[in-house]
Amino acid sequence: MVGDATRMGVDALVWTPGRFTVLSEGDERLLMGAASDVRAFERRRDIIEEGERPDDVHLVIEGWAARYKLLPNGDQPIMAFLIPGDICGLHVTLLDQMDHSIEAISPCQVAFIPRDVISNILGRSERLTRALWWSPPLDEPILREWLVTVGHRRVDRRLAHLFCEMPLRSKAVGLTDDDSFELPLTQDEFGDTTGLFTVHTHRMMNDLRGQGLFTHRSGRLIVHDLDGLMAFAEFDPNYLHQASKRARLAQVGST
Amino acid sequence: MVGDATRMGVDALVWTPGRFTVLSEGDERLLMGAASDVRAFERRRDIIEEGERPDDVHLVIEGWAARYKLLPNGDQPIMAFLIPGDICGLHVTLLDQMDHSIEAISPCQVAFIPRDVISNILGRSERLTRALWWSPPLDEPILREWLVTVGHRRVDRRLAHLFCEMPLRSKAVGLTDDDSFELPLTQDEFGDTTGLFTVHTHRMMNDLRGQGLFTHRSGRLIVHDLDGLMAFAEFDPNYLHQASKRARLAQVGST
DNA sequence: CGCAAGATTGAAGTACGTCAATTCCAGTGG
DNA sequence: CCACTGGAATTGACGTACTTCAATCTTGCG
Repeated sequence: MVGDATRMGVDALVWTPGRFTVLSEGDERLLMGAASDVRAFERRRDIIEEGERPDDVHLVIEGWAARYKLLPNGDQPIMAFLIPGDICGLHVTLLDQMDHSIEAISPCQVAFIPRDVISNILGRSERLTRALWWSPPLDEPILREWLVTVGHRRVDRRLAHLFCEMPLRSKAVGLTDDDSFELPLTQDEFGDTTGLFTVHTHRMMNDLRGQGLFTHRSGRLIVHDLDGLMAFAEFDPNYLHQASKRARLAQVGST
Repeated sequence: MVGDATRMGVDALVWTPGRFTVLSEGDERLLMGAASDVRAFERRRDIIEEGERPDDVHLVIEGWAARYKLLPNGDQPIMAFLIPGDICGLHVTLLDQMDHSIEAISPCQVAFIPRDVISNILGRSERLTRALWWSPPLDEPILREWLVTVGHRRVDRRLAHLFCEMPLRSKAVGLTDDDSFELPLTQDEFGDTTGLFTVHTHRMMNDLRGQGLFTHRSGRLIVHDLDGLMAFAEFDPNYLHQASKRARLAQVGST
């Protein structure tokens, strides 16, 4: 079983709902089978709309998606990013209907997994079951940190904070090895995320760029000095709970 | 079984983790037994501190508590309110350790339920099990709405929004029948909640008061015109998912 | 009565919003 | 290869919302 850890490649990780869980071959086959209905979404297309009662659970395979709401004034605040390996909709049954929408931020591949297939998995693989149950609780701490960031941190810190969180999450899921990673956001979308207006976002980006901590160009962010950036953003990676994920990975690996 | 619905009183609701779940006598005895270790907390006392790995699940019986973080600059942003019937800590096992603290906002009674007692309940009562699993997923939509409010709504709306959410939640849990309810927050705490500084919070409160939609005095809020307030706040109660809670209540009652 | 915590008011500074115009750039078609 | 196009980035000037500092005034409570 421990062998799985060395065997698995980026793909296995990326396809893993729980992130950081190592799958046995059987589990992987089970999951691949479940995720057979993969659909493509262009940038700006809604994947799920507010008010829907989706029959499927959604697993992001490729690209970025965002949870957002449409406000009366036309504003579209972004409340979360979903990157490959992130799952959503597990709890929609409980909640009856979506209270927000999810759209593709970059061209996306999303697996639609019927709810009964999920139930089926839950019965068959303890490992996958755990992975599936871990996923939603891990979103909550991130949401809380965003709330703190948006409400209580200076604007330049908000951006810097995002530039710390996303590479860590990308790394955790095997999307990047070095300090460069996909960040397919327009300045508008930065604004929707941080609660700022485009123009001011841009100015803050300028100021930040001046410090030489990172470079942002054509949809990629290169972090030159992660420690410096984390210090500036007052970023404490604790809320991502990646350490405990790794611990659980080890646990699962040895079972 | 349907009879339960008429039998149960305010207390049963208040003691109910899932809120809006009706308990059979057996279940209620089970829960009351589990919640035998009830501790009192004075205003401003920490109930759980960041970094802890609590062995117990916490159920608020009386008073208000708040999730908060301590920022390097001394700021203490509030990320959520826990009112009677709210439960927390169910997922801490998954997450290893607390990434934030919880403190008493008003004098609190909190039940400490050992984790193994919870497991025990999970095995014995399907109804309580459901109630326990519903609770955490219901916090997430609220968190998202707060994120939107703090990041993207005008300041007066932020306050108004809170003044819509809290009475609805209080009502749902049987804490009030009319439009008056406990709101034990200082202006400082309003600030910590909405991302504002005390002084400006106060000025906005003044402006709002001028519209005659509510009165706030000695820890109680009286809403004179809920519809007007909701319109002003652009408040859509959908995210509280109270309708689906009621639906589930009916479902449980008839099983 | 007297203290301390909180509420209130004022005046002045700064960060961010707002409007508007210009430049850049990837993609498209000739 | 260039010209055209629309979306995004950039820059400037100006207005407003929120902060900041500081002082006074209530209110609850021992």
